[in-house]
Amino acid sequence: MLETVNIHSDVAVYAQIENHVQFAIAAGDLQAGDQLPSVRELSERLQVNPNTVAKAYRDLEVMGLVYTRRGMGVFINKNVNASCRETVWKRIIGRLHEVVSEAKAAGVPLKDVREVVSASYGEGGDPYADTPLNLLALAKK
Amino acid sequence: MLETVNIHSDVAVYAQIENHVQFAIAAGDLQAGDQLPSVRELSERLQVNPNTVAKAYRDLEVMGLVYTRRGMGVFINKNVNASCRETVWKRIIGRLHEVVSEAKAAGVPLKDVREVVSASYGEGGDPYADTPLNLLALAKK
Amino acid sequence: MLETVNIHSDVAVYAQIENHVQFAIAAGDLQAGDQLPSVRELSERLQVNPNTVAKAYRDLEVMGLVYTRRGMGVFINKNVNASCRETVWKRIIGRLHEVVSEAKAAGVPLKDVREVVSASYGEGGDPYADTPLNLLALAKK
Amino acid sequence: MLETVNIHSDVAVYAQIENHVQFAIAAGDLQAGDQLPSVRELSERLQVNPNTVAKAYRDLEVMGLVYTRRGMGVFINKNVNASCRETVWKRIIGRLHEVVSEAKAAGVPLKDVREVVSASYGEGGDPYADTPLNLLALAKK
DNA sequence: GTGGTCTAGACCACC
DNA sequence: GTGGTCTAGACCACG
Repeated sequence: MLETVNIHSDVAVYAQIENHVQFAIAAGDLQAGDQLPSVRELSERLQVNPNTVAKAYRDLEVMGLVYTRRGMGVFINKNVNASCRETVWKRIIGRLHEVVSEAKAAGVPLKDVREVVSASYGEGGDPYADTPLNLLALAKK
Repeated sequence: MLETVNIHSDVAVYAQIENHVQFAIAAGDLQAGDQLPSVRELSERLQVNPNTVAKAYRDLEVMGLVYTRRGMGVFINKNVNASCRETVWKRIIGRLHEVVSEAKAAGVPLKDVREVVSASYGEGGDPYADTPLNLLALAKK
Repeated sequence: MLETVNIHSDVAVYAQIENHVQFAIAAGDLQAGDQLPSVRELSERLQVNPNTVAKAYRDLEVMGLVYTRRGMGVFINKNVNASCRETVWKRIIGRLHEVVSEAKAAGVPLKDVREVVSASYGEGGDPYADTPLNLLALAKK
Repeated sequence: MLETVNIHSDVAVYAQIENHVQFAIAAGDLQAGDQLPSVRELSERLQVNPNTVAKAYRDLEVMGLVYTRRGMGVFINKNVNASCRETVWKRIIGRLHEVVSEAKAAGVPLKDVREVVSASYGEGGDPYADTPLNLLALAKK
């Protein structure tokens, strides 16, 4: 249940926020009509500048995942669960294909690849373990 | 036989060059004593700034993979094949772990992951198909 | 017979209400002495904050289109039909000029512009079809 | 040949920049491979903050109209002329339809509408007269 | 209270 | 030189 953002990651903070929201929508943890935490609140919790959160929210709106009600807040759009899941999956599958192809080209034995897959996927515990913040917890609070 | 660099990629041009050299060394396609194309030549072929190629070569030298003979050119070091392969493998394994963990977090069934792995690894064809430039071809020319 | 406000629109909710009242007055659908729905009632019907409706009514009063009788409600003023129509027309003409100029700048052929005008003006049907709420219906109820 | 942005307009500065680029692409004045003025240069000319220009450029990249080459600048994408023109036209036609429908509903005579159209479209002079800045001039400089 | 916009200025990576 | 990111803080419109 991390509520922090990884400042030292190579992925931008605003991108981490966007990714987390996308994941949560794809997983069905954020549903149509749910309100995201306010820019100010989230920025305080994550210890980042409000503008950074606002940028993430704005991007999500451009992507069509959320909408803004002036003076009210930011909300999850309707009918985004399926499309969002598709988008997320496609991106992941694409990267998976890429890295596996590279592994083959580099001569990594298929056996080793399978082993890593099993080990990485088999790890128990929090499904959000690899994402740096748990926006869901904030939204549902 | 790509001889181009992907300028639309999100990975820096110099990094693409470095990666490709590392890859070729790990695969044994570039061996001790082999000469890399000159900065000028490669920069012209790839349509990139000479400084970019120079930076890549400099980085590779810092990594200990190549050495420079003033006035002669840049050459592959001895005994770098094994260490280079280890580096490349580690990086690939790391990314593999990352993407598989993400796949799990996003709810992609393990079955689908395995399927993609099989499909991607099983594909025949040019081992360089997924890398944007074929430095090997230039070096061996 | 829309009785809703478009919360996804880029025009403010209070402005949508004001516009609709102006429109209805200009069209003669709301006449001198007619009573507007109460703030509470309208806010409930439209599912918006009462402050929003109150602001719209206040603005309309400032414009001189309506007057408030304390404890009684809000009523349409006398002799506002003509001036209101002028206001509405001017606004429409202004926007029309704007969009046509843009069309020209963008290279839309005059022929196409005229065609759209004919098609749009020629369309029959509910004159309120393009306005998001039918305040008239509420007022006359 | 305005090279200024309208600070007091109701449309955001960054949006004015975006619109102008879209218009220029749609009109064929900015073509594939053309470089936009640098963020810093344009911000100086327009007397706005570099971040404002950067925001516009970033949005244009998200829209797929331009791409960024690190350290090099921002360039027009391929195959955007047609799609951009379609987008721009659709937006204009949509607004035209909207305003004409409103005009009809408000009782503006068709004759008057046609007259305004002729007057607005017939105006001679710079096709960019209604857009607040001439980015083209900067880009082609 | 909410988000939107803009400014000023910093630091970074890349070319 | 280029753009990308983030911070700090201001002002505004909206509800």
